[in-house]
Amino acid sequence: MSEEPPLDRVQLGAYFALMEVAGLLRHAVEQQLREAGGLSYVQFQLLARLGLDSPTGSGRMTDLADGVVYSRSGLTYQAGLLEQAGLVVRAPSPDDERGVTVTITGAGRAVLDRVLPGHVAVLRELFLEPLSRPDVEALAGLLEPVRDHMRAAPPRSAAPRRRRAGA
Amino acid sequence: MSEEPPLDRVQLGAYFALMEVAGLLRHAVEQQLREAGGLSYVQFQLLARLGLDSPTGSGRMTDLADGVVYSRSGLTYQAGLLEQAGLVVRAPSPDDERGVTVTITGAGRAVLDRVLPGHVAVLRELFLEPLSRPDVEALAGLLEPVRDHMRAAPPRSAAPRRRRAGA
DNA sequence: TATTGTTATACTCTATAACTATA
DNA sequence: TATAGTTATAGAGTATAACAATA
Repeated sequence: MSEEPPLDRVQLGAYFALMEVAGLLRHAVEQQLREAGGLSYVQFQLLARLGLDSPTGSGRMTDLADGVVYSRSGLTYQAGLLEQAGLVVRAPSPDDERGVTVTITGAGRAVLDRVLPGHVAVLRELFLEPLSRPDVEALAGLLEPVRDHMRAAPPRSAAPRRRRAGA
Repeated sequence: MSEEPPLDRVQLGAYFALMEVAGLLRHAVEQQLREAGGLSYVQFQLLARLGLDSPTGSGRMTDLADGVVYSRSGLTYQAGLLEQAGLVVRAPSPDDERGVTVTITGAGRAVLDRVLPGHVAVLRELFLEPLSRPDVEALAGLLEPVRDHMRAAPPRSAAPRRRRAGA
């Protein structure tokens, strides 16, 4: 933990390119989402998880948090906005009364459908356009293991092992 | 511009993995920078550009903005914070009196040096660890063209062509 | 006692528009 | 007239800690 040799040009290149690509992409996507549906990126992700990934359209708060938000209160805040807008409903979880189950509404699905085509268009124009099919496959193949590694990694300040939503 | 077929699993996988990896990495890195040197990520990037990339330790505001910040006022804000902390000095550009040249100070270099080893350590642990050498090369080779494409892309709302810092 | 989620609060960052000064 | 940068201001998002309720 004492010496730390600097990174070489290629490593730095990968790092900076990653961060800048993701930053620019997120910026563009946020703008599209806001214009098309008044959604923040986090709100979109929550709606997408409920409406696209979940067969029931529901999910528990804690499970929704993964990778979307870094604090419990942040999730409560965003879910609250979605609920105010009528895009989502919250109810106590049937099995565990402590939990809250979030469910996408019809209006939520409508907004999701309205926003999705433009979202995809931005991704194609900005992100996918310069990549060949094998490029995209390679990229996914490289980044997915990194994501899994990061998810598994303990939050490097020797804090309690539970990461999920909140320290 | 009317129909927009959905993305397939691989394309979505690349997109979501990219965003989540960059998000988690940025979160971890911001925490380290704040603890080690009281720097925001943007501040770190500005210092790094001045102290590491520029041979003179100086740069013009507009040139510093690229990819770091999305509005001119945001740059002024962050540069102001750096100046308040004594890590940077601002002065009118000699050649163009409208411009402002930002220069890193000794204190700025000291903070940069202090922060860098921990920064690199986070990158190794979280990002580079699961990647082989050829993986890193491939990743850089894939993402750099995307970054260049994005930089060149006009901000898709048919706004005036100048992008740089600010609309 | 541990976990789930909310609330209150404070703070950081970002963005828009109006403005100044130089080219 | 166009560009470089600043300022004011307002708003969105985030995190921390204290809290309530259930397991």
